[in-house]
Amino acid sequence: MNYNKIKVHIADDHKILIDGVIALLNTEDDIEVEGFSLTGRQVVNWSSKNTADVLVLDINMPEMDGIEVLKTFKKRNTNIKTIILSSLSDPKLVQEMIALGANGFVDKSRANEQIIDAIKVVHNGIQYISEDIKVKLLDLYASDAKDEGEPEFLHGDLTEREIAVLKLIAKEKSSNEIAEKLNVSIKTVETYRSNLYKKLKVKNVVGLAMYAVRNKIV
Amino acid sequence: MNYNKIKVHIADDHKILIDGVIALLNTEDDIEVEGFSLTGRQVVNWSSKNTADVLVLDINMPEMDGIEVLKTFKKRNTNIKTIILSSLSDPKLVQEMIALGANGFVDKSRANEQIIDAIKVVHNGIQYISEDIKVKLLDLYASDAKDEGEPEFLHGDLTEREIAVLKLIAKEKSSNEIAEKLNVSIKTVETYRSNLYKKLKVKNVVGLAMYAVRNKIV
DNA sequence: AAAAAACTCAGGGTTTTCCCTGAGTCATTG
DNA sequence: CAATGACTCAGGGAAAACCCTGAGTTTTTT
Repeated sequence: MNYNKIKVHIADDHKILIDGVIALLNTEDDIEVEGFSLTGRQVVNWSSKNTADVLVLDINMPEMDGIEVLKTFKKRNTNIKTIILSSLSDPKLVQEMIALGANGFVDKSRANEQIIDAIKVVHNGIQYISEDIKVKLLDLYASDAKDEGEPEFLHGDLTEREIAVLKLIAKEKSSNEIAEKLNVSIKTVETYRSNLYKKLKVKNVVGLAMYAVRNKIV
Repeated sequence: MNYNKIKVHIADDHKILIDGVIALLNTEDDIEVEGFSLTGRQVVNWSSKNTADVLVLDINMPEMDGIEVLKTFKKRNTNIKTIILSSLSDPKLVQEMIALGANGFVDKSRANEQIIDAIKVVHNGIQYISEDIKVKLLDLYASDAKDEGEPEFLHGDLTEREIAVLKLIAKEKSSNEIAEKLNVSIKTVETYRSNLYKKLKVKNVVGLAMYAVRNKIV
């Protein structure tokens, strides 16, 4: 009997975790691990020459994170299904990743039970979202309902310059130092600061710093 | 031939990663995986009834983190060797964990190559520190050498009040708001701020915020 | 070509942070 | 009982952050 196995590619910066996933997937007859990547850049390189049915993707990776990978895929209009495998973090990130075309979300601590299901489900064109993450999403929608109407902000809506400033802020630089480093006036830097406050809805630098760490902008 | 295998216990909140480690260790004849834990609390409970030669311990775990586990072990004077398996973070944390009796450090992304070596080495009573982490530690010592003589600061040296202030700072509160909440004068709060700057050797609030997240003070 | 978004800068004001010095109370510890 | 450390507060000044309004240039999108 010759039927098609689901070809899966895995991306995570921890090889040992990939090994775990591979071991798990190998127990499944109709799934075949095509290969793996250890950085976001590797995934992108891989995908320009190869393909698979499903990509299991970590978000926190050095060099280039999962978000960037998704963005590239979207640009290229790749038709590979993507499952995000992560420690659940900011639900807004999940929202954003859905917008970027992610097809599934599995919490790392539940990977054992859910990843195989998730792969099969998204391969059939259906969205798979881990319960734990769904709950968080619902919380988010609930709180959004309160300040209804306001256009929702997503991570990716930060401009290049804003991100540059944010990174330097997270390095404990003052507006003055940032202005020097970016070769712009201090007033310009202050403009970016205000923009960041509004966009991220935080009250002061601390909010920016927290956002930066939590979203691995640093 | 009957010789003793090294008994290893593994603790990490991601079962899938544990699976990877187990698969790896099973390839090694003189190592035996005794069992695993998914939370810090589980480790502590386990250790009150059982034992092993080496404990492979993650630092970021829900409920109770690796640091807490080490503290408990130190109190109980347990003689199990401990290897910290982590994504490398604050080198000061490494320092602290050494002080708490950790015997080894392996970077998660290098676990495949290093974990078996590390287990054997620490089992022989020798400290094992992953190169990547060593480099970071050296950087730290180098920068310490500059302001030589100054007694080194460790996490735990923050006073109750300082931690209270730090927590509120991390919640984007101003000195004024903090003063109200703690029922002290704003000048008192400012004193704590300065103390925190000196103790944590950071330049501004951002440094405090970063310290707070990274050390799970928030 | 028109519109939108990003990038740039300025004036000018309020508030907060940051820094330094100094000092009193209270509890713990040698 | 003296010393140390934690907790409390103050004055006063320089620097930085924060807020708002307005506006010109370039790049991207429609």
